Amino acid sequence: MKKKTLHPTLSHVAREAGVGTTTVSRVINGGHRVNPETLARVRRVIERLGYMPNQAARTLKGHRTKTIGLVIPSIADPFFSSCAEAAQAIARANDSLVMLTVTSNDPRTEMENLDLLIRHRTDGLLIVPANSQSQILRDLLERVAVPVVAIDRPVSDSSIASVVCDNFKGAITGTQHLIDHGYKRIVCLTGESTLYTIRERMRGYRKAMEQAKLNCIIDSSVKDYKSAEYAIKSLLDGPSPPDAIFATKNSTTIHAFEVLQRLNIPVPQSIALLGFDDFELASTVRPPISVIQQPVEEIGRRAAEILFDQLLDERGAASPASRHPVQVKLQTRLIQRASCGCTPPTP
Amino acid sequence: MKKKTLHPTLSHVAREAGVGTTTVSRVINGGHRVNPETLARVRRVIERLGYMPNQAARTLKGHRTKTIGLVIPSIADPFFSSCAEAAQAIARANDSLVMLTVTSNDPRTEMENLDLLIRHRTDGLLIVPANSQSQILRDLLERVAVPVVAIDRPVSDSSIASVVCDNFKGAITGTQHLIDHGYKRIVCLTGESTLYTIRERMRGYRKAMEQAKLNCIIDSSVKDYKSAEYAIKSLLDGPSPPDAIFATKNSTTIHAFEVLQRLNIPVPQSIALLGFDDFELASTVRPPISVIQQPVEEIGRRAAEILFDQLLDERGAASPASRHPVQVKLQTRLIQRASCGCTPPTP
DNA sequence: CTGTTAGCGCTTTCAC
DNA sequence: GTGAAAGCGCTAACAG
Repeated sequence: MKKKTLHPTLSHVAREAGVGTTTVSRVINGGHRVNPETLARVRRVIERLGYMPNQAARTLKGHRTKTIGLVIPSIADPFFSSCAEAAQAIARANDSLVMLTVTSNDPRTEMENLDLLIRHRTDGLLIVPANSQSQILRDLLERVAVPVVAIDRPVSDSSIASVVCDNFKGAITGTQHLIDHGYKRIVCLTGESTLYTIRERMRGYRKAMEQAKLNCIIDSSVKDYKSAEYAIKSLLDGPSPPDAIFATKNSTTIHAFEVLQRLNIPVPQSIALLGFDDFELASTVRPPISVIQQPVEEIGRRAAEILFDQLLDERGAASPASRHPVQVKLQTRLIQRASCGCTPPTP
Repeated sequence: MKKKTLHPTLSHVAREAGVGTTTVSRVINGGHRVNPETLARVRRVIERLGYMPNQAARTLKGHRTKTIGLVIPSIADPFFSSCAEAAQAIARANDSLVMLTVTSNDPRTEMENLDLLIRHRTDGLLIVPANSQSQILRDLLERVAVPVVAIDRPVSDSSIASVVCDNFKGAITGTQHLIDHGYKRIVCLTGESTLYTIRERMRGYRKAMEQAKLNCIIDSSVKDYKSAEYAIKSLLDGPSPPDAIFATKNSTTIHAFEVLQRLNIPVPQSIALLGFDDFELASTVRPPISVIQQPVEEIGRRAAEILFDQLLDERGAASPASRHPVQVKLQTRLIQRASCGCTPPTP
């Protein structure tokens, strides 16, 4: 019942087993070059005492902490939670723990988190930068003594490794698809236009529209249901109402859909809808919503893999400088459902 | 461009500043009892060198690691990711980092994770036990030298603090609501019936049905869309098809809904649906789905708060044993939407 | 107010 | 095959 207040230490074990600390150390590190009998005896004592090596002490001897830091905007967001899940899986496969921190996309919080993580001497850092352009962030990241991999958004003008989606091309594909359907007045609905991903998607939208010689209509006021409702109503009541919506992110797509549904505006008959980023019930709602899908899980996985690669050959490699900066760009996929006007086979 | 390979240490700072290590230590710990001039000078050196205290060394001196361990079944699951988000917020408010691990509800993985966390000497543990009854888990947790709080599922027959929902009462409320609507043949759809939460919900369902003198119909074969389809079709084609479905968890509710929709079975006209646990688009799909809602965010928050409370008065309190074990049970709420037969006002 | 000193628990030469 | 001893970076007496 009573909890042990103190953890037994390596020297406790050594004393109990009647051996030196060196031997115990060898035992807990694989038991090589130890007499089989001694080994068995020591192991028994370890078991009996419930001894567990103190990671802090190991770390202090100049070794790895066996932890990596993960800095993301939010965990509640399914996109980032999937990244996190993948990253932690890779970490565990590498016998490491993930230190989780969230920034809410606030640069100040982000710096605080990084500071804390660095104090804890994480072996590496996985980060979704709140602001791709931030000078201070870039400086900190380049000066840090550990490998860093940026996720979802690159760190501009730096050699920091990154794994991002081709948001630009994805947005072109989506917008083009709407254009191919014959829509002429395609509005781009968006919010938080300071984020790298959103800006890239808007850029893609513009590119596709210009190429088709259509007018860009951009409304970047959508933050929640209320603002989406206001935006869509205004657009619809305007002089030349849009015939299609390209939503630049998950939540915007959902809000737009809810508004249209509430207003009893038939989709895609009166207005079509296509969103960037897939979501759980996109194929379940009526009509099913067409989207540009990102390889969410792959983003987190690849990023973590790259990080551990760097960690691995930092240890052995004679050429730590020879590694080119890794800049992975993952492709998106157009998922044709019904909201854009397509009539996909019932899956 | 070149990364500093080594972190400067406290004694580097001391030498540079021409003071002793004690002084530097005092400075980084608040700067009390230090001559203002000395303090300023030391701070300047710290700044210049980019010095950051090594947490491992502090830990070794017997101090807190300023980390807590979080052990959850999955991060991709919105329920747990919300808990995690709340927990990490509380941790950050207490200047601590969260070590994230996921178990996939596998007891073996769970033990491995705990082992790793204990090696890292986290100050406390937040855990969603894969198996509430596990003897070994209980033993480990009671023997561990740090506070533990169980989330979502208690650890049976132990004094371990926990924050869970009143799943039993919630299920009674939900089932009773269906009964009040006049449904007679209410089927309970479920899967993974080994989990504490699911079992409690099934118990609640049974209780309500028995009280109303109705026959229990339980199908616990639902794991995915396929199995849901098979289960529902079988039920519907049976001798006395159900007129209502009580789904014991999020994903089961969704799968059931998808099946009914695919089969063009009108809800709630032909069959009503009510699920346990709310989800993002529950009010957006048609018909909107009635659910028993859990205070998800509160669960994570309360658990973390309790953990840090214990941490706090472990430090000061003369009566560490006087603390009663905390067993919080949070109440659920019935959210009446349309799928159960209600006609809620358009929100 | 400030410096000296002794470890915290572990790994790692270097002898035996 | 095994042990003694020297630290890793930091804090906390204990003297000045």
